[in-house]
Amino acid sequence: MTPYASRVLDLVDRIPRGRVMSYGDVAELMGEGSARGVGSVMARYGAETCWHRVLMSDGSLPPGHEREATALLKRERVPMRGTRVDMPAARWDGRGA
DNA sequence: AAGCTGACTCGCT
DNA sequence: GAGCGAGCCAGCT
Repeated sequence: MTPYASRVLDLVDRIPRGRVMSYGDVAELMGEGSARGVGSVMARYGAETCWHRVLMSDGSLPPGHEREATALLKRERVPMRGTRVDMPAARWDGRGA
């Protein structure tokens, strides 16, 4: 576990139920790193947090976890458009945590 | 220290 | 709308 990974997981933990953020959004709100960096952290430590609330900027789900993510997201009433999340509606901007 | 890899993104075809 | 190339950056060899 690296310090950077801790900060990423810390922010992901604050994403409200029913909302989502893209990898790039997480990096931007954190003010450090980039989408790839966040993706690496999720790949290694995602199991310890609400990994399903972090996905691609176009709303598509994390590769290899489409089925499970869809189930969890629907359970949280996250707005979806087919197989993808409706980003304009579900995206969390970090305000009102 | 240099090189490779990958749960990323964006612009162009 | 799908495919491709280039830029991105943390972690591991």
